Amino acid sequence: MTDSDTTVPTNFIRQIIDTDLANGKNDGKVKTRFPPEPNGFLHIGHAKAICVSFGIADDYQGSCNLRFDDTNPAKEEARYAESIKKDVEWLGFEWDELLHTSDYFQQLFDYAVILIEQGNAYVDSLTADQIREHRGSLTESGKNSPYRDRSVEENLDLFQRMKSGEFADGEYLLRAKIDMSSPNINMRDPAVFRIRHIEHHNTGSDWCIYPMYDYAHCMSDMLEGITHSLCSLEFEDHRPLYDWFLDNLPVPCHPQQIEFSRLNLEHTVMSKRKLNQLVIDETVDGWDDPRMPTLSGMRRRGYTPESVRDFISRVGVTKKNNTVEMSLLESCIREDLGQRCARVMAVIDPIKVILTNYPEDKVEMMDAPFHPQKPELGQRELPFSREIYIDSSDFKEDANRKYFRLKSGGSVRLRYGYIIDFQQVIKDNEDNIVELHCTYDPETKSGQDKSGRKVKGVIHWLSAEQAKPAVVRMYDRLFTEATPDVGHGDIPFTDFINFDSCEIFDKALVEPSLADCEPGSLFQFERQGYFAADSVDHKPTEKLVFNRTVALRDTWAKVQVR
RNA sequence: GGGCCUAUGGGGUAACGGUUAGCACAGUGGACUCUGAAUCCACUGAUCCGGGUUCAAAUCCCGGUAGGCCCA
Repeated sequence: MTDSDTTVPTNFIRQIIDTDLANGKNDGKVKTRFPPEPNGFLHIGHAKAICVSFGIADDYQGSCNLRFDDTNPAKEEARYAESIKKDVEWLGFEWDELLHTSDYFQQLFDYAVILIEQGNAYVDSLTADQIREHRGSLTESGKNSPYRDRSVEENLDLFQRMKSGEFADGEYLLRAKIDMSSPNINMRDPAVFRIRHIEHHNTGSDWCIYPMYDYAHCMSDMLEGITHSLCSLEFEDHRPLYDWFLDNLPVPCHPQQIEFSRLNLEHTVMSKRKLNQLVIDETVDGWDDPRMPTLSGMRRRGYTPESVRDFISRVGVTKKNNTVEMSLLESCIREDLGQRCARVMAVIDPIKVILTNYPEDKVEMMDAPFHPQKPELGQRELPFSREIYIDSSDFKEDANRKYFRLKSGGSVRLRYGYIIDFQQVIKDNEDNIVELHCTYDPETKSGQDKSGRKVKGVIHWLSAEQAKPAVVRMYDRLFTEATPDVGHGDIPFTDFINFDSCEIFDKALVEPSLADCEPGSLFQFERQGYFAADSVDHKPTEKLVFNRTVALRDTWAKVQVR
């Protein structure tokens, strides 16, 4: 038995940590953090960040903090923070400490004073526009601010007065004194503290100056004793600045920032802004719409935390830009649900079938296990009677030899029931099928078939009398293009919205055993797919509403396409 | 026009100078099947290009090319 059989796949970050551990760095400790801004809902891309930071902490017997990056006061902060906590817990992770960047405002101020005393920071009086002009461009170096050489005393005095509220927003700015000619624009005297007369949800009106991200982030990591600060690729350019603050200040530790690539998924978008647009435009029905790649949406759709973690693990961690196929995600959820879900019968788009030789008032109970490979999941009895429903897709009048469901002149087995033989199709004046007449073969009862008959097709069905009405929502990809927001020039991603991504069947029927299932319960509807009782609209015994999580693999559909 | 990063089958990844370049997904063919599912078996398919270093390069070096990120 080798390691690779049992453990999570390795990746370059784990290898760095292994090396650090081997060298005795950080006293052999591993501490990470997940620092979301509480201004939106978490999506599957965040799940990668969470699984990487929390997962590594778990695997190395370390810990991971949840830190809300609240340097930009946001509205509805509390609502977002709650949903973030819920999602992290849902994924199955526990944070060590729950923190806020705003917890450190005083320390960040004090360290900034040190920066000034060292001559490493100055108060600038340039306007925002002037600062932009002085910054230069990607190819031209910037120009020093005329205020760059103020004395330490003057800087200290101005900074104190910034803090005490003497100045208006934008009038002054504390900047690090680094290098206006650096090829890395982040190093051209970046802002450290700016004036903003604004109420903060956590610190109220205590502060009218707020630290900038680059400064606050590395310092927060340091203050928490983070050893490995894992973030996404676009922060590579910020790492020299991250290191500069920590190298220049008298700090007890220096966390190592390591960047890895974000997750992109085909047929969806992953930016908060774009997802928000779908919500605002009412393309979807809120952040937890089952089509959304948000964790709340996926949860409602029927995804399990295990399947999401498995998916993230299979996707891997590298520095390469990537777009993962939807089929990998679907494979993960099928695998998990295939193991755990009860199999039940549901007819999505019913056609009535009369079994003309079956007694009118008779009802038989057919034994049906909930899982063919797992007897421990138990079984239930399915009522069988003269009038049943089958799915419209399971009958075809003129079908070729390869179609082995019910067809004119053909036979088919009713799952856990009898073999039935087609007699005639009844239509209305407009040629619509009203019902089918068939006969059943009493010798072919499931489990006690003495007929020796072999039929290729097996279809699902429900006894008309006992079937329960239900609403079934069939979901599909949100975008027709694999990468709606990449590689289409000026065409907006919204041009690729799949307007058929939700098909509602409100005349569906389900077997009686589902009548009182709880919201969130997961099932396999035999031959169709995995379905979740909706967490919002489903009301046991009153209104049954199911969301399709994912269809079963369907090789027949592939054959048909050819 | 500057800096930083990346490049392995269709896509996602493994490999730490020596493997017939591994894995799961997808694809193809078959076995089995009272779910056209699951399961099982088999197959197709990859080191961006060009130079070097070395007995030996996916791996190290140089140069291209392509893609990504960066003037809140």
